[in-house]
Amino acid sequence: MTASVEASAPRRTRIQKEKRELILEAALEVFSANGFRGATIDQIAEAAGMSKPNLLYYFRRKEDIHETLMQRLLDTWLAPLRELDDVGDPLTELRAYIRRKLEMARDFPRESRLFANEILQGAPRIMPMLEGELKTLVDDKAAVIRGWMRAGRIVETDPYHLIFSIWATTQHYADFDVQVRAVLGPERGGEERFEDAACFLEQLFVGALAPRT
Amino acid sequence: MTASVEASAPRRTRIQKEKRELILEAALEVFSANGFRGATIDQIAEAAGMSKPNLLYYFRRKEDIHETLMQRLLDTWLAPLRELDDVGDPLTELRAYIRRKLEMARDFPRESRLFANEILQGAPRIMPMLEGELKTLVDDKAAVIRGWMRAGRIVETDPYHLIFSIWATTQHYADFDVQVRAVLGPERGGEERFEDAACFLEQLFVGALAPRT
DNA sequence: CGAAATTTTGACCGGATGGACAAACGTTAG
DNA sequence: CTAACGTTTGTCCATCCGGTCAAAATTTCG
Repeated sequence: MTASVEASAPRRTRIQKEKRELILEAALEVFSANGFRGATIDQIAEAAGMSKPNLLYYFRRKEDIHETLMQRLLDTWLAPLRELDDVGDPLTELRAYIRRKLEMARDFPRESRLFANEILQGAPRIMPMLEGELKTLVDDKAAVIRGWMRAGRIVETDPYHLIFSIWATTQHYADFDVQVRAVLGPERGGEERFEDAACFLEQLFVGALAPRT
Repeated sequence: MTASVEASAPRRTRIQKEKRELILEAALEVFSANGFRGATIDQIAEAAGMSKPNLLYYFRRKEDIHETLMQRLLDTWLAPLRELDDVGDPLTELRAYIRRKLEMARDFPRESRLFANEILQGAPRIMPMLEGELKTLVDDKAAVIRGWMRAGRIVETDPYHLIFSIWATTQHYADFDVQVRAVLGPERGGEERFEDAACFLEQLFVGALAPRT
């Protein structure tokens, strides 16, 4: 009997694992480019090289695909912030965080856009996570940053808005990629734009946060 | 005879002007919250308090509404950058620009989200404008900023990425509003978040750009 | 007022889309 | 080999949605 492939105990065959990965990869492409409502199951199925009913055998509803994609995304998405280390040198830590986030914007732009789409629509599917896991993590790291400030190791400012500004500036290069490339033009808009961005952002944040002597 | 209400020579009656405004206002609400494909004509019609066929009497196609909205948006959207003045004091000018952009994020979040949605989807409808009008404007203002840098009035850095970072950080408070509020929580996530943001961003950019003595 | 023009509405259409289903096909292991 | 299980497909359905149309209601203006 063909029981649900998405049962609580995921006892999956080899084919199921492979095909589900294939579908998720295709869905990432389609969802990130068109948003949830803008994407159709047919599009995803075609991108995954299978028929619609076949796809629906692995994920019973369109929303299930999106949900699975989101869950996976969030883990990797917050990893860089998790790595922000209390004991390291503040400026080195923040520089590394910015670099990692920028690398993610460069290497996983689809994931960034998927996330941006979700938030733009009011985060209907991940609100609990934002108010729970995310808030907890940010509270935690904001406390770390505040500790650095209190110790005079970086300039005093609002740690929450500092984190927001790092998110905004780095993700901008994924989410607003077409605009960035259009403005930079063909000469400066190649892959080197990420190098330039890294250089600029380091200057911006280090310049503002390094303690004035 | 009911000729097109959107003819090249817009000879519009009182009712047409009123109703078109009503529709555009409703469409801004719906498009910005759901994206172009996610929005339905029925939703817009209901938000505008009229029937779907009635709405379609004023705008023949869904895309016409979106296009009109976009055209209007772009003018006001770029106004703050246009005001960046060559002859003023660099830090004062940049501070004013940041403040204006942040006020727009606060006062016109729907417009910001409409724009973000469009760019996220690859800017299919406004690409020419990005490569034309926008690029020209940014090139122009980047030259102004570079002039300030050459003159040693602000720290030398990449003017394009500086502009990007101002866009990113300010628009973040409109586009990622739900996330910002979720992370800040009920206490600090009220309307004062824009004050806090303004304060932080001023510190960030002035801190990084003010010439080191 | 009354005719002409404008505005509004209900009914309708065709295509897209999410999803159901059973039958056909393939795989695996006893 | 073959029965049980897993996979794939064609077909079908209901709904949604963008858009049309003609007739009814309303406004405008001579």
